[in-house]
Amino acid sequence: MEKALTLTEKKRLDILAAAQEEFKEKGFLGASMDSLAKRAEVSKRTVYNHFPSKEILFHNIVKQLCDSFSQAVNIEYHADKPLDEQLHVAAVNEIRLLESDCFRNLNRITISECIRSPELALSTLEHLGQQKDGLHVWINEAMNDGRLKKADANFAAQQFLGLIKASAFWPQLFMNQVFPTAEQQKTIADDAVLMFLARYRA
Amino acid sequence: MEKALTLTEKKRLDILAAAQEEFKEKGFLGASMDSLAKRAEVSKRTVYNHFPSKEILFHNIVKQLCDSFSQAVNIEYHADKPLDEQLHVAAVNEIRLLESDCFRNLNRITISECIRSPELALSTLEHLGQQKDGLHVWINEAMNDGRLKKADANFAAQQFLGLIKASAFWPQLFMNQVFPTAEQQKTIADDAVLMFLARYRA
DNA sequence: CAAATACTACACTGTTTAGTTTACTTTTCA
DNA sequence: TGAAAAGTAAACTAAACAGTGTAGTATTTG
Repeated sequence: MEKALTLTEKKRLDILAAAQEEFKEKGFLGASMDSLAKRAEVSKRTVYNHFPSKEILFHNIVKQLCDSFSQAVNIEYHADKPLDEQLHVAAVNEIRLLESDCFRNLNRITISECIRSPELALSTLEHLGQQKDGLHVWINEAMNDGRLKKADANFAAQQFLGLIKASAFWPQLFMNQVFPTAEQQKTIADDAVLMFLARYRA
Repeated sequence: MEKALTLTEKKRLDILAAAQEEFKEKGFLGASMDSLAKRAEVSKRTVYNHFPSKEILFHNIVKQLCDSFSQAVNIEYHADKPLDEQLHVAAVNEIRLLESDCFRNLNRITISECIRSPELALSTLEHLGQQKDGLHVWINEAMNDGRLKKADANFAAQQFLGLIKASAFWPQLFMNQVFPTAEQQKTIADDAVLMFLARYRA
């Protein structure tokens, strides 16, 4: 019973997949419902039977991509493990997230719209924000545990992620640079940890 | 003889100013030549007499904004001055640049287009790149001078800027957060210097 | 099997838009 | 001052596009 997909369900998925491609390539304004329907090999009318408007379809795509982040980048604080080891795991997880197709697609689709639509920016962040900010909690606990210098945990988390994204996110998104190799990723992670602990280790 | 602007020159400037606003608010696709002409208080035909197409007008705007960065963020290495002092100047200059209207406008206008137009990304970077990367030179000299640990100077510069932009650029661009106050700016600069030197000071 | 549901092609509306044409007025400058 | 250059309003073309209506075909399901 693996392919118990009714035709309607299959069409719906085809439309969502095609729409994701279309929006990714052309942005919201540039995307065309006709082109999108052809891409999905579906009648344009069917698209509108599933999604009443372009905007609603767009929001469904964003929602779908947000939802695909079940694997949170949460990190649990362990008082008995070395800080660098734990931080390194966080860095590697973050890099893996930045590299993942779904995350890159989400950003390619939403980020340019976010500049001109604060509501989209907010709702996306909110939808994502539930699980996103595990790191500042970890930092906070390590500070309270006396193993990191007391400071603003949110700011520190922002710095840590900034170190990583400066090499493994922004240049790829805007200058379509290639993603760092495994070796480069290791350098980025190692160095972020090194720098962070050089500054914050108690 | 201060207002020796011929009418044609004045119209041209009006058009450029209006176009900058229009593109900034609506992006390339969203901008309308009719709306833009009204904004400039100029006949649509006049717009086309000055700029043969929307695309050419757009590129003129980008060029104009790029050219307005005569004040490079260059930093000269001084062997006899403290590193933290010199770096702090660099950080403050960078933050001032990130805060400046022309830089923010440039980014608001170009960045979302860069995602879908590698050529624009490249040409803009190139146009800007001449003066942009003074920092890695400074770092390199300080490393050769034995005052910083030997490492990849470009990577280190990227880290330093990443620390700053994580707080004073990306959140403002995409989540339209307010720009840090003078006090916050000082924290950001101080902390970037602190963290950088904690990691790289020889 | 039959009724309901969904899909399809295609024509259509109404709007927006980049860019042009025209006939006329204003500014420039030799 | 008068011809050339530049500006103007307004109507226009041609294309694209979001979204709808229709009539007929395929699929689902009780």
